[in-house]
Amino acid sequence: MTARKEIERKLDQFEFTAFQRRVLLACYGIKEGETLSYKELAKKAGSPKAYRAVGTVMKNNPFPITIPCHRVIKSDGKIGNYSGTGGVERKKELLFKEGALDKQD
DNA sequence: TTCCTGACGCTCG
DNA sequence: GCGAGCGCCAGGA
Repeated sequence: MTARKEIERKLDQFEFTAFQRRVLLACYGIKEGETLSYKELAKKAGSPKAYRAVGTVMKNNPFPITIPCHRVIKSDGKIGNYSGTGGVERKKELLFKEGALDKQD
């Protein structure tokens, strides 16, 4: 039983659409210390042009840490937003700890 | 069923 | 190089 299976099972407990699950699973696939843009994530989810909808999905992310939504940043390199605990500051902190961010601020 | 909104991206001035 | 505006898809009211 892979960890991914566990996530899929948990997501199955929520009334998520296929698109939402694809986005969350794609996000879950982001390695530690690695970042992905919303556009890239949308592409991985199978809808390259749905980057706008990706943000909506991330906001409804039920597992902010298990599913590393903080590793998703804007294509211009900026942090973007974060609805999880601590907001963008927490997001930057997590990225910094994982080595995905060179420096704070 | 339709309209509005959103953790964004790209193009134009 | 920077800022503003328009466009993209999906979900919620």
